[in-house]
Amino acid sequence: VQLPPFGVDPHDGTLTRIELLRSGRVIELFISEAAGGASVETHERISITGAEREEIARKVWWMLNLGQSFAPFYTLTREEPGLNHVEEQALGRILRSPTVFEDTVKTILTTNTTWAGTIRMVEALVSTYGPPLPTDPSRHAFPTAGQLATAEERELRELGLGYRAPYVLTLARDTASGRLDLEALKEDRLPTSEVHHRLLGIRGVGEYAAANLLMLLGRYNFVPVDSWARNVVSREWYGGQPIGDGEVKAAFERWGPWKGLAYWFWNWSS
DNA sequence: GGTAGACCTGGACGC
DNA sequence: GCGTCCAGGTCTACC
Repeated sequence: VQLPPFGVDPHDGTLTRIELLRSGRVIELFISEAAGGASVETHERISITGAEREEIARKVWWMLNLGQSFAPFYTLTREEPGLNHVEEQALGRILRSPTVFEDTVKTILTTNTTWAGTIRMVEALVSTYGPPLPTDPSRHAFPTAGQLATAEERELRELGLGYRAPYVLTLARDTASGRLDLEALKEDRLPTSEVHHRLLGIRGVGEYAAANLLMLLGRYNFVPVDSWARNVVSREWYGGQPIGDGEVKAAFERWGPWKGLAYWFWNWSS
């Protein structure tokens, strides 16, 4: 939620998002919990067509991962002190963007930098290339692959992306041209090994980024091991000694297809 | 298959 | 205020 065009309404904590619809219209969505699902409202006094309503519902459904059941995971967590808060708090869903393209760009911008740096880079991309919200042109939707594809590498470097600029640009141009179909990775029928392989084929996406994207795609067979993971696992089980990726993976191996979630929601004692 | 070094930026730190 | 060092994943060249 800290990465635009997501946001949090300061008044009531509602999740917000500025979204470009297929009709070309840019609107702000206010998404909140409702009985049996989620409620979505728009701020503007605008009429929403039937097609737009369907598009918004489909996108929010994906963003909140409303189609996935976590019951099997909850059953496993009941006997685990590190995770027995998960079922009670109904944890499991991880906010994702409407497109795999947007999440891939954002994931590349989390690598080899601080979280503050990631926020800075995403804000710069969105405000420079994203289509503006008519009621407040200072705010923008996330740029489409086609919009980003028109950028020059030099421009992206100047926005602070550094050496990641060619990665993002190649991703945008390959997606815009149809050479790369990231949205096909949403398809449940694809084996996880195939999705993993395709993600690793993207320049700028390594083991950490691929595991992170697999989590967002609802596949939890991999733990996204980064420096933070090594740090907390080391403090939890290795007395603070330096450890490698293997130790982090081994710590969650027994969680099988849920290991990514077990890691993500673990109640770290430190 | 494994490893070292380069990539880029911002923040911490010493002077 | 300036210079130096370091953290952070991925890629490439090399062994």
